[in-house]
Amino acid sequence: MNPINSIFDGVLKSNKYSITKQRKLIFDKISELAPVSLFDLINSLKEIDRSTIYRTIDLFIKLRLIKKIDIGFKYNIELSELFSKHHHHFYCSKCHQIIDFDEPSGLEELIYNLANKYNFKSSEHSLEINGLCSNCQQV
Amino acid sequence: MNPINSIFDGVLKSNKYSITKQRKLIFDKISELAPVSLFDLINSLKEIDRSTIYRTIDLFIKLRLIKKIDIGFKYNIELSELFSKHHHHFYCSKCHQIIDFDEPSGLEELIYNLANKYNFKSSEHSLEINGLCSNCQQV
DNA sequence: GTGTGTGCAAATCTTTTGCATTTTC
DNA sequence: GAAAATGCAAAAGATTTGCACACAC
Repeated sequence: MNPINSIFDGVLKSNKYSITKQRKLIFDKISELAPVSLFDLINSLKEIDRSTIYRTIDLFIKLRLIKKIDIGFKYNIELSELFSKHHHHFYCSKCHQIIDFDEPSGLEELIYNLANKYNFKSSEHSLEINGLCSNCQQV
Repeated sequence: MNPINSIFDGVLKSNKYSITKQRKLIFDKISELAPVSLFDLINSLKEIDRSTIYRTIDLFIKLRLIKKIDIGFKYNIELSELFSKHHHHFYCSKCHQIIDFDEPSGLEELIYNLANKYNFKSSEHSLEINGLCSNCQQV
């Protein structure tokens, strides 16, 4: 068995979840297509019910087998840089508070160098940091 | 008139859009609550129809009066770091291609220093860069 | 065999659209 | 008064839930 599948089996088993045909198919399809949207995943697995896919994705995320990557379609809204300085956010995963912070020094340069390296023309960037705010750390 | 409202009026006027009661109310509410979700915005402006709010948000974004900030609820899916090295993404806004790149050197340190400064405990971060990939630049 | 997982159908929530009416300039 | 913007109602799309049956262990 290849190492990816053996990690997959191991994580499910050690957390007492069954290894089912559907879970394997979904995981394999994600491996194949990643990064993939839920829409594409559902459409490429017509033989599996949507609700099973949703439930399975939730499970895989809980088990940290997969992760979501933001592509900017679900969001909160704030005023643009016409009104306020460019900045980034901490997102507290406990109290859901969003804390602004200034563009850190060095980030622009870092992105500039990176984009150059990959021959990419950068127009915007976002840096989001998740974790615990100072209040929520003390419990 | 305060400077924020005068920028607001100016941007609408110079782009030949009317200044309506609804647009003002929506903009003021965003200023007040930002960062705010569409759900909260709709619920705090019951007197305005949902569809007007959706259309207005699209307009404000087009005019760059407001912006969306990703908070990680709409997404693509990829395998977690159990299977692959931590990395980030370029997102090409033209061909929608996603290009992976390695964790850039210096970013971890930058985040570490930042989090310290704000007394925040960071567990994850994401850096997404939007722009044009090398193919799409040549048109 | 037992309990977990899946499929199905329906419900709920989110976003979009067409069109008649109202408002802005 | 003409064009743009809004409200309403309905459609379309995305996600969740309850329950009966099927499958993994």
